[in-house]
Amino acid sequence: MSRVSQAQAIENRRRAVAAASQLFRERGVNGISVADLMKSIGLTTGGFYKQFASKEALVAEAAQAAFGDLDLLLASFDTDHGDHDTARGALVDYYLSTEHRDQPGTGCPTAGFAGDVAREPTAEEVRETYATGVEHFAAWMATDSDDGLPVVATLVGALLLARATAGTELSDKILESTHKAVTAPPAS
Amino acid sequence: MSRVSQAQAIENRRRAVAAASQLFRERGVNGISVADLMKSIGLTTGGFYKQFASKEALVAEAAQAAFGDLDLLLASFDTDHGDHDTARGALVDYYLSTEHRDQPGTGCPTAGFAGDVAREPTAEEVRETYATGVEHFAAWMATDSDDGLPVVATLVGALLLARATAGTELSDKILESTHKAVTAPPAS
DNA sequence: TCACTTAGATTACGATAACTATCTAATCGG
DNA sequence: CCGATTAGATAGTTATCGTAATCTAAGTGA
Repeated sequence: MSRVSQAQAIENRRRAVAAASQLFRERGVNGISVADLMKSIGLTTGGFYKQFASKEALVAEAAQAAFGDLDLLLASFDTDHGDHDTARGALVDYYLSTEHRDQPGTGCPTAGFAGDVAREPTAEEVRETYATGVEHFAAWMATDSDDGLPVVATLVGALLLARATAGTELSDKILESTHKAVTAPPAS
Repeated sequence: MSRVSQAQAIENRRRAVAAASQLFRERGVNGISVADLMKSIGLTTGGFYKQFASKEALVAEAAQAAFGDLDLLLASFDTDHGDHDTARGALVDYYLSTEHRDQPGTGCPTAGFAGDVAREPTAEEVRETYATGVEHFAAWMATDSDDGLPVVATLVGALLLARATAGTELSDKILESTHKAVTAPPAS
């Protein structure tokens, strides 16, 4: 095949970004090649460079898409639960679940992209997307003026440690003990 | 040059592991090639495969070395400070410092190797080394039967988030607010 | 309808990766 | 002190990467 309709081309582009958003979180940016990425949506590399300037440009778009999904998820928790406190508790339940640990592709991008963004050769645009995403997440999690970031750090840290130790009995312990600590009654 | 003394060969091997331990934490396992790694200690790839079966074998040794260094660091904090509580406070100060954030190569391997170990294609040996290292770290940090893992999760999460957002004002905020939260008087 | 445009396929290129084969020179054992 | 061993150098193999050039067939606008 060669040419498709404009609408189809736009749809293909969207699918490429969606697939990248998921695969980058699962395997890391260097864990999936442009060729394999395109193959996963039934296309080849030829079409890729008609839609994106480079792989780096796709990383930027995929990160934005992933953090956009996170914003939607947080909003849906507010919608599905009456008050914000209940929503926050439900999010912690999900965040520190074995399901979330085992599905990095559809999980939190703060954890999924951490491994790549923490390294040096990352585009400034991606770092800014990431930082903004962390701020949004922390603001949503906050119960007072400045406990949002520590709580997010705890959630992200526990999830990454649980993933790094997946397959050992320690992994479940990390999720459970951190869940207990985070949902414990606040100090003072 | 070609052959060196047995003692020199052993020393060269040690230097390769030490360099790997540092460079893997700085740039990730895939961020440094065998050739560049050996070049950093003044050797070439030829010598590498006389000492190690594969790059993967070096990763296992480098991870063990890095976690061994962590054990030594924790022990030295106990030695340098009178009681364990004071040592723990000093470690938190160091862990959440900008120096630690900016020097991943000599910093905590739990954070440095997290990005690589959390991915799928990691040798089982490395995962076990990592899990054991997390357990040691958590045991050292614990003040009661099961607050060790949550505290370690918070420290590691904050450090990784601070590194991922390095260069933004958010990065310092993450370290500061998490430090305040961790050193706050315990609940109940 | 027809010339023009273009999304995607195919193929190729240059760089870099892990790893291996061969060579060399110096250490080591006797 | 001499022959066997071997750490490391050099160069090559194979595979895979991101990216570019070319090709092709179908959509588009007049």
